[in-house]
Amino acid sequence: MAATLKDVAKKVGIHPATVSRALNPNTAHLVNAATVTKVRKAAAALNYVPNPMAAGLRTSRSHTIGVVIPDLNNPVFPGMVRGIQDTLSRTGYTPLLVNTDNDPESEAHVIAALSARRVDGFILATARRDHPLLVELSEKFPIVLINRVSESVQLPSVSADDLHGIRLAVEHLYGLGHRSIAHIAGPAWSSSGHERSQAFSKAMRDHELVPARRPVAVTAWNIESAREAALRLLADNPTVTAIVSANDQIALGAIAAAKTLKRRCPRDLSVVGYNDMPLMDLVDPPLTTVRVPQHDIGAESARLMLSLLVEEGSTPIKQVRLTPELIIRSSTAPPRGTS
Amino acid sequence: MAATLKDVAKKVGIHPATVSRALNPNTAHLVNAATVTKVRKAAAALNYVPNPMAAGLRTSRSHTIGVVIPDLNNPVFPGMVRGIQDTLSRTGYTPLLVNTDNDPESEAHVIAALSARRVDGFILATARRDHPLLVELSEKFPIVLINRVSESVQLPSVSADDLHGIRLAVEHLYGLGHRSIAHIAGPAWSSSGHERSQAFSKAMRDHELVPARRPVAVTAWNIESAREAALRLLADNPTVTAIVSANDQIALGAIAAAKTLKRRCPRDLSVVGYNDMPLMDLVDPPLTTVRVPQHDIGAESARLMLSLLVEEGSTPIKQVRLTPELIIRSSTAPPRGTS
DNA sequence: CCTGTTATCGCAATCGATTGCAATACGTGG
DNA sequence: CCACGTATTGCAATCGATTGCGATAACAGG
Repeated sequence: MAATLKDVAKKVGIHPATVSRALNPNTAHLVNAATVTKVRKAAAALNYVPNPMAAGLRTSRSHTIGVVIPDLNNPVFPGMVRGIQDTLSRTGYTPLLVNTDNDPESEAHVIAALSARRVDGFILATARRDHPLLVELSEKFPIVLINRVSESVQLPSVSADDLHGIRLAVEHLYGLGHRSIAHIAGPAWSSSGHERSQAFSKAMRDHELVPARRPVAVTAWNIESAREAALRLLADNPTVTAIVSANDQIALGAIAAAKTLKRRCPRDLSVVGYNDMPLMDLVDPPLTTVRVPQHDIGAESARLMLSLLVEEGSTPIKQVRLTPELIIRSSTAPPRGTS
Repeated sequence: MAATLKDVAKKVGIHPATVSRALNPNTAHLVNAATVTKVRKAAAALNYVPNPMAAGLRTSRSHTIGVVIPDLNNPVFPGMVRGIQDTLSRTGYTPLLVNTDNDPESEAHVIAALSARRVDGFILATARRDHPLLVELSEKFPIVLINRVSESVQLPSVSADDLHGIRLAVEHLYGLGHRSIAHIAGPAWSSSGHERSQAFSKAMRDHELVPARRPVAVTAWNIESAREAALRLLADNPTVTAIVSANDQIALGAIAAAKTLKRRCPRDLSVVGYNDMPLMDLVDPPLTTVRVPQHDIGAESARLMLSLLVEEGSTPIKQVRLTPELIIRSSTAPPRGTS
């Protein structure tokens, strides 16, 4: 059905090998300029499209990249995925997208499936702190970590500068007059959650503030778990006037918790989110949050991956940090009793 | 590096062809049961993983499905995509996901790219009414339409029963006492928008109501465009007390418009959305909307595609309609002046 | 004991592109 | 006029799995 190299060769009257070389930018210099144009024309006329399976079989490179994310339904990820898709597709690579639902076992499954598909590399957005898979995987494949850095192995990564982002949140609250600021951290197994928690401690110390007596973390990255955590937090520390959340879902959960305790946000409790995922400007109240450049993170990770694929090992490991930005909306206000 | 059929064959002491047959469930009956088990064991020992490029080259089937959606950032789509992924992956197929940004030219591009990748079929979520590509594409590939049905060609499709869904919305408003109900339609080029608009007219007629004088449609599926449309609508028809929107974004835009006109929702204006995308329970006010089973739509479309792939043409064209459900929240209320 | 099945398995071609190597032609300097 | 370098192209092997066809053996019936 579809035209092959041989068809093009026959039409021009030359050997398929020459056609292959003529059509490949890397080898086109090996072939006479005149024949190159003839080949190009013939290929276009037959609308020849190279068969990636044949090429892949021979070269053992599939021009696909495995993209592993926890869950596409979590609104933070589509932005990053778009960033990846947009820049990968412009170079002939195709992302293969899978979800893990934050389940290590499921992650092992999908990674095995992607290896079976012979992906050329992995972009991983699954941020567990204890991640044994990572080491052995990194020996077999180029890897770029997204939204986190690795503790065990030194690996290329792209993420937001959480230290800076969390500091922005704390400074904002401090500036409003808050002194009793608490943090609701991500799950214990989460690497990004851990990092932001550390960042919070540091920012508080820098302002000579002390965090809430008992640190609180969610058990899963979802609103309901966050609501429970916030309830615990507010019960333990009734004087808390502001909360810095490890992500937007947690902030939403905190606001929900406040509501059930008849504390209104922001009048009685200020809440800051993290990520600025879609629709955060339309929730009630519009969420003050730290915007991380989701699309850029994705795009940059793809670019990093592409460079790994050509530079062939010799590259020094790059860890990119993109700077987030504070978006002030209506979930934060001066604490009660402030003029 | 990786083990091949030949390696397994050598280990068992038989010909690669036999190994191939033994490992393929469709041909395993051609080979002695005892050797099958020996082959299986050897394959496991060498942890042999078949090379999909080699297989694909020979069989010219890639076991990949092109999934074309307008924009992953639109929160309605991730749910459907998950549905597709979840059911495809369980059968060894891999979805290749691309975005069109609702641009026909970009759509042509991505479809060409997917054809180049030799996908086995397409699941299309791009719902233009005038869609010339569709016809020629449907001659070369199995196609499943998602979230729409085709007007020009008869094609397999999976979508919500919009007639029913819109009727639920109208009935709900009617039941609350509304009589002056308007519709804000999707873009003129959109097939799903058109269908819902028709459904609205029908539902109104069935209740012996007349729609707003001048029909209003957005120019794009986004909040800002919807806000403008709603502004126009409310200027033309100040007596309108309720709006049925073609999707949730439009509903959010309508609420925003009401806000700028100092009309509060739901006190002065009731608004109902469509789709029930994530976070619609947390916006201000929580949105009454028609929930379409996003995950199920995706899953069903994948199942349909798989059946097309095996049944090989003989199937009667199936058009699946899933029934939506009204989710009543706080953006709807009885009109002013009702006790 | 012979013939016709049936069950198993091997052979070899094939899918389409890539690439190391060889071959040819053409020029140039000596 | 010759040796040698360069530019261009052809040849053929190769990647790994699949599959039509033929070969062999075992087995049943007559």
